[in-house]
Amino acid sequence: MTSYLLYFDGTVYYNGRASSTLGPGRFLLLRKNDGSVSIHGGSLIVARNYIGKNAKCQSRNNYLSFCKGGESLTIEMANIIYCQELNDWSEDLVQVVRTEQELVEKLFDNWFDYFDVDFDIIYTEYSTSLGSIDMLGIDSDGVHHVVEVKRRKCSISAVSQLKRYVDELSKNNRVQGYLAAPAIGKNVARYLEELGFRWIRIDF
Amino acid sequence: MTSYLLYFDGTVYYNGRASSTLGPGRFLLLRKNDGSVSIHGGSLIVARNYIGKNAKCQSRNNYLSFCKGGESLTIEMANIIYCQELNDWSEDLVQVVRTEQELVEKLFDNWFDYFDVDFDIIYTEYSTSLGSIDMLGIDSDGVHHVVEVKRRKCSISAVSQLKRYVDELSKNNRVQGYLAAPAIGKNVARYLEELGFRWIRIDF
DNA sequence: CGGTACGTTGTGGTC
DNA sequence: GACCACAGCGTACCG
Repeated sequence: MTSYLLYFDGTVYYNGRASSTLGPGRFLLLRKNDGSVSIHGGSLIVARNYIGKNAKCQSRNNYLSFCKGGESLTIEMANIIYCQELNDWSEDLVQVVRTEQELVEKLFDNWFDYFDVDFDIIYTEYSTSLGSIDMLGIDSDGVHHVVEVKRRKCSISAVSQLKRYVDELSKNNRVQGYLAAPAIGKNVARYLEELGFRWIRIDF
Repeated sequence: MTSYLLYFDGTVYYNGRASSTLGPGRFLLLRKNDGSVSIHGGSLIVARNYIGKNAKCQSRNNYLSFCKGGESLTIEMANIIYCQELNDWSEDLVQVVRTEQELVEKLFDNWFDYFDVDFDIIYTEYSTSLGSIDMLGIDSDGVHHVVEVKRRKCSISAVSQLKRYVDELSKNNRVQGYLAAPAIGKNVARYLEELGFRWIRIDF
């Protein structure tokens, strides 16, 4: 698919999951190899408007329109400042280090540094109907140690996520919950303690 | 601040909250009015790399570098395909309709259509230390009706969010929880029922 | 500032 | 295809 960018004056309308208008103003449209379209304004990192890959393009009079399923993105074009084809645009993905997954692996490989119990067995990404548990260790007494890992300071919703898993496993087991993260705020720490869970400091 | 776009061959390094490399390949850099920088690849809507507003720029040899606080984004430039200034780029924000807030208002204005109880008082965005409750109605018996609203099909984490509020208010009150959303999946519905909560179908 | 939640979340993985 | 969770989430808003 042909990729291009378009710098234009116009108004942008989106209809689909929600409905929105943007402008009139001067914006940048990106049409990518995968058929996705995004409209960027002069501030913010995220696109003002967008439509996912394989969007079909239609043009009529001064309207440029992209459609996909029940979604449509229409630009009422007042003036094209600048248009440029983008050839050989790479689709490489970013290689990131310091992800949550790394913290899980660190915890899995060095669990004896972080826990005061001996595990008979340890699972990672243990799947349940309520979501997958980052790490689950079972000790010789059968106590289930449920660990939710976060790559940055943990939030209150992380505690609720942990509680969801703990409550579920508590139906059939004795359970201890842990939140493993590099940092924790006071409010979250208080809530965590109130629920009988423990915070594990873990870092990259 | 001067805004521009740069289509280039090169490698991108990020360091800060995480660490990443991208490429070598051909990418598009956007430098916006607000001093933010984003690197786009030939697919996907979101930027491959980015750095927030007011990033400082430095250039040396064939390296272009943007810094902000403890974050840095560095491009090892092999070849500039082309470069273009972007003047008068609008910073208008999108005006969206069909937001969660609208659903909350709809529920607030027409609560008698959705609930079988009479409320003495109704709050929206009722603030607690564990987060703000979308809607809270108190009936003549003092029962607190806690409503979490979602603009699309509700997820299991929405149930946990609701449970967090319900548990908190249950310390001092009789409480009934509701999840108001346009749709709900089977698994989530089962979990919701198990917790004694109710689903309210609400739509735009 | 930190804390919390929304988002047309996007995107990937798993079942 | 539905479901679930992460993300350098970004961004807004309220304290």
